[in-house]
Amino acid sequence: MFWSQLYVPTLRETPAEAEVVSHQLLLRAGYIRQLAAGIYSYLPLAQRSLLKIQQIIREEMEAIGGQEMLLPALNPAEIWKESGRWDVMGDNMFRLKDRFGRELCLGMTHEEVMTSLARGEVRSYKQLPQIWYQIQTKFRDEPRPKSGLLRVRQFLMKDSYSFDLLPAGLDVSYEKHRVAYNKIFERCGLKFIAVEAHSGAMGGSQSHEFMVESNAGEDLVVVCKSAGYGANLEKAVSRPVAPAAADDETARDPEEFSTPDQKTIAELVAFTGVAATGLIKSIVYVGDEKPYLCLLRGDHQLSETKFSSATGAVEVRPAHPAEIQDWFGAAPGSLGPVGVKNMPILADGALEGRHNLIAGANKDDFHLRNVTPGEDFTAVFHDLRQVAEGDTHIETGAPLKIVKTVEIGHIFKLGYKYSESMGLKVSDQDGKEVTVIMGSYGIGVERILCAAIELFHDENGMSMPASIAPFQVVITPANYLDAAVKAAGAQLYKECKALGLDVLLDDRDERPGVKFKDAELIGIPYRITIGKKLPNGIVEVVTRRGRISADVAVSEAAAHVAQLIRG
RNA sequence: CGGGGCGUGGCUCAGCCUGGUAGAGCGCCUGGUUCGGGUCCAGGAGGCCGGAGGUUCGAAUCCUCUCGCCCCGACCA
Repeated sequence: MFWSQLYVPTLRETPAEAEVVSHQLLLRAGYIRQLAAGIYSYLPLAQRSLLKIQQIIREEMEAIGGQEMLLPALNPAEIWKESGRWDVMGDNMFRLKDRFGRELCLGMTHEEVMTSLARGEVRSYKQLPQIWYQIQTKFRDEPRPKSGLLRVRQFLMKDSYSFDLLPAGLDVSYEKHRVAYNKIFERCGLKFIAVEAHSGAMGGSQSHEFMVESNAGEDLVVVCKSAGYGANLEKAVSRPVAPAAADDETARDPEEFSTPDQKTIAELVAFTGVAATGLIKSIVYVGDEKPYLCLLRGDHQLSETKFSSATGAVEVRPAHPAEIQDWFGAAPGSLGPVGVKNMPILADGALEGRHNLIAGANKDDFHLRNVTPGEDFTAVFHDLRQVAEGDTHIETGAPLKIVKTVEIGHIFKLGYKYSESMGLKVSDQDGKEVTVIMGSYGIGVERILCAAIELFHDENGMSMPASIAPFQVVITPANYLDAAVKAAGAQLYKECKALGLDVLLDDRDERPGVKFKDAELIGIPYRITIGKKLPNGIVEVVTRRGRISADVAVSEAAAHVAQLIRG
């Protein structure tokens, strides 16, 4: 490809609307343009890069026996009603009606269509297992699209679905995907981690997310290198930091004391002089319309996900102040477990075995000291708290780190959720009907591009991994009007092509500075500069990442680059 | 949906408070110049100031409504 014939509208200045680096650079480097909030056009550079990503995905999916299909993006309401997700998806689903008033939607994921397809086709256990996948546009009406291509309303997803007769088969399909995903992201040149994840509204038992560490990310992940542990914050478990002071373990009875206007933990700490670890935080949560009193150590936060798991409740919300007044006869800020009989009391494990703590008295402006779990109230202990900075690994005690990440892939063991609700069954060996067990596995294609940019950029622009860069190498003749330089450029271009390199020749009549800046902005990993050393038969091969330059004989330059790429 | 910010040539922005001939830099076009890190010189094109209504002799500027975009939060397979 010749640069003069390629549409690459680079910008000298960063567009004002872009905040995160990948968004700024995608716009500046002429990869994308915005059409509306969360809706983008992909220009030639982005498209080339995305096609390379998709090709890597295809190869690795084929390697585990995945079969590519293409399902409709336009879905009838019926199948979504069957699975129950027509209602569950709420406003996140784009909905429309056809001319006869029939309800349709744009697919935001394809469990329903895949299951519907499979139940019409698969009859026998002999046809299992199957892994079906597609790379297709998904539509989600995000409440707040943001960060360029990171959170959008229309995007490409590789989604695959496995169908197995038995749970052990699902384990195999799941493991195949886990391995394939590792290969895909490695081949895309990313630094990533696989972490345990919460299955959320997808249902199912086991789930891993593939995450790239980045400040532009929205997910918090807990990692411990030495223990080899990684989990989404929603799911992560830890050993809490020790209480600031040892408990007084003598047997004492709760004793009320006045705490005028002291409502928050911080205020109580200042007022009593007792560290937050010596306080009990009481939070009232409603799960499926039933109230629960949740107790945490003063310095801990409740995890809604864990509350949901502990209670089995699907719909979860904090209690309204009026409800709390009604149930406790006191306002939030003075609540506590002592004497509570009208709702279950759940306590976080960090309170187990503690003595003589401070808790609310269920009387405005009063608290109790000397409250001891198990003696002054009974609670069921669960892991309810969110992992906090400073916590350590639950087994090894090694330090945990909380990092911000971008989710690029997610694999789920779905179990029977969709096959059950939609009736996907096969005959087993004995001629008996058996419900098929499913898995579902997703990759955000554009997010790989974004993550690569977030990971690899500098003040001059992107520094794309060679495997997914729009071009592998750019030839930059410093002065294209110089006949010898121009001829060398043409020759090198031919040689690169012959070696199978994806090469771009910058044939524009621009100043060298402009060409260097542009090449670095769009992130081409290798550059061959033809300039003043040409009379000596020398050109420069420059590695974008680190701007490492090597003088190479013209005749060897193409091979040298091929070596760098393959090496 | 709550809070905040912003809409003025392709891009970045000034002008608005205090109403009176729409500006700059970059980019683009033409000619010349230069050629290893966004050359320099000269000339030129391009904007109903997001939209509608109102106040006024007169509105980019003041008022009302509306649309769009961005950020924080809520939400989130």
